Amino acid sequence: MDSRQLRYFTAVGRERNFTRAAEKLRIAQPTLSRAIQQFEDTFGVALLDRASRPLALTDAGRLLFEQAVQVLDRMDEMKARRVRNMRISSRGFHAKDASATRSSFCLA
Amino acid sequence: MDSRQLRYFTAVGRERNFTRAAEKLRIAQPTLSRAIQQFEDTFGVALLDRASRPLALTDAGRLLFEQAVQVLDRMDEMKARRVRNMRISSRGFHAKDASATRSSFCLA
DNA sequence: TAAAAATACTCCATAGGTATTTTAT
DNA sequence: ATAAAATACCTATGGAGTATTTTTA
Repeated sequence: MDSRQLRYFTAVGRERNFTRAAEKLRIAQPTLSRAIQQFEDTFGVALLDRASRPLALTDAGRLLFEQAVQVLDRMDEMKARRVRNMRISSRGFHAKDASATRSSFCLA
Repeated sequence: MDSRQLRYFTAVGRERNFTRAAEKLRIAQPTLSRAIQQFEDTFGVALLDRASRPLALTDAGRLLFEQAVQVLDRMDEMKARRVRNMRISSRGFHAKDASATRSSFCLA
C-alpha cells in the first residue's frame, strides 16, 4: 500500500477515464493502466469495470475510493502545515510555546 | 511524500535508534539512514537530533511523528477492512445492502 | 574504545516511457 | 470508425545491500 497508488487510483476514480487521469497525473496512459492493474492484484479484486465506457467503479472500488480520498486528504493536511511558534537554534527547532500540541510544523 | 517514508520515520521515532529500527523494519541500517536523510531533505528540516545518543526528535520531528502515526493508522484501518455484505458476480461486486456506507471492502 | 550513524560503492527491481494492438461504442 | 485501454518491450531512477569509515558517549 503506497500513497502513489492511492493518488493514481483516485485520479482514475474521479476522471473515469485512464487517458485523462494520466494527463492530469502527468504520466503516460500505459503506466497508469499497469499501476492500477497491480493495485487491483494486491487486493485480488477488480476496482474498475472496464467493460463499460465511461469507466465505472465496482462496489469494492467505490468503497476503496472513499477511504483513499480520506487518507490522501490527511496526508495533504500534514504537508500543508507550516512551522509556527518555532525558531531555529544550533540544536534544531524549539517551540516558543511548549504547549504546542496542535501547532503546525514545517513541510516545505 | 510516500507511506514507506512515514513507516521508516515512525520506526526511528519509536526506537530512537537507527540500528534497532532497521532490524524491526527488516532493512539494512544504511538504507534506513539514507531514507531518513532524504525524507528530511524534502522538508528542508532536521527531524532528528543526531548529536545526542540516544537519538532525539527535534520539535519539528515530534510534530511530524504525531501526524505520521495518525496517517499510518488510517491506512492500516483501510487495509484491515474486509468485504462484507458483498457477493461476486460476473460483472464485479454488488452490495447486498445498498446503504452500506460504513461497510467494509476486500483488501487481501 | 565500543556502539551507532554516516559514506561509498554496487546492484537490481520496478516505475516510467514509446510503439502498437485490441476493444468497445 | 474512433477514442480509449491493454500489451509488449525498453530505459533508468532510486531503493536496497555490503563494506567501511566517521562519530559520540
